Amino acid sequence: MTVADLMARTRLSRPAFYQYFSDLHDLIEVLLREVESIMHQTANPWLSGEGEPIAALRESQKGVVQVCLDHGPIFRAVSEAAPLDERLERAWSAFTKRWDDVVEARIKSQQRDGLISKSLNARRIANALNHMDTTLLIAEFGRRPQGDPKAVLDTLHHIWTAALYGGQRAARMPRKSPRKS
Amino acid sequence: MTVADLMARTRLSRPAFYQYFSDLHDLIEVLLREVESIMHQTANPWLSGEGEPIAALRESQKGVVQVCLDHGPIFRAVSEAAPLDERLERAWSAFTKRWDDVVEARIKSQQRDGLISKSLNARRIANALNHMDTTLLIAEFGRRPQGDPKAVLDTLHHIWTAALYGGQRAARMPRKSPRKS
DNA sequence: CTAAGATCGGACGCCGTGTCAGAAAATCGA
DNA sequence: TCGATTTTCTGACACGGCGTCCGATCTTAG
Repeated sequence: MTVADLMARTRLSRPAFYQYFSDLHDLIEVLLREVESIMHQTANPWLSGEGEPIAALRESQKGVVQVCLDHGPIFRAVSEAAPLDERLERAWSAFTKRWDDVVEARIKSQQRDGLISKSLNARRIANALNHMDTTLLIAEFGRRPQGDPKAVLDTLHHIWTAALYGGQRAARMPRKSPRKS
Repeated sequence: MTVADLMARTRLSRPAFYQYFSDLHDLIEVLLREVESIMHQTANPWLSGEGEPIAALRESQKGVVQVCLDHGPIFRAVSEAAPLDERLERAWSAFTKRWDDVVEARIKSQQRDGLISKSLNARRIANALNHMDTTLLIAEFGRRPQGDPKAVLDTLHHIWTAALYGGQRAARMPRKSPRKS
């Protein structure tokens, strides 16, 4: 992807691009900011800590999968371009760090409530699970044709519940089971 | 990283580089091939299916972590450069696919033996766990200073055992327990 | 209709790439 | 030892994308 390629699809010239963005990475950074807020919003059920934890987790994960269905290519662009640009690199790692933060906080909270084993290192587990989510979701939904959202959700949900809550509950067949609190 | 940068560190000129490699991506592809064989070798204990599964899994994961300690920067280079080059992209996805294949095979085998729940989708779980390993290991060991191998191993081991074997066994404190069958 | 401000596009210099033809170095036969 | 042949290296080149000018065009208001 070059600036020329991009602007050829518009009725504007290449230099016009630099009127609005300092370069391609700047554009991507703007797009990232736009989707981040949506992301945190849809993940709210589990992050807020209300209701039955596993059901809430599934709701949140469902939301995350949906956002990636809608904006997967943007995340792919960000993650692929990040290594090439210092500024974008920082923006991307700040994004994932904020995600680690909220997940870590939720885990620690549920550890205090006795819902999650205190022997877990909340930070590292959160980080590892988020790494998994990020790359799997980008791989599945980052380019067309996109993967099967239901199957991806089931897979991620199984691993998260197994890792956090012990795994007995969620290891069931790919059968629809959206519990309520 | 440019070809000029690279060759400046040698006593040869820039064009000499093209005598041995068609371009930078070609070089990276060669490096990838060199580490892949080591990787499969060190992961042999669990993949071969001999001995007690969880202990064998930990041995294999320990090996994988060690290889990444030694060659992490190479994996980082591959994964970051892959999106920029069609050929390298294929090499990298072929690498991860082979990894998915052997893990899937092992899971299915242990499902037949009743060690792992048959309700799991072996392929997708293997794929998700491998995605987690890849990015976490690259993030931790892909650049200096590198992360703490013991902590990373514990984290990955917990999630793998929880996801595959139900999580009751491995959710213990970060205490050393590499036992045999 | 005209002047002021905002926006656009052609053209330029820069840098990294990959590829020549020819120089230098290594190898070898006598 | 010495020239001939093969291998290895180098300086110089064309290409393409980037980011930035200045002059041209369009918009808006009086």
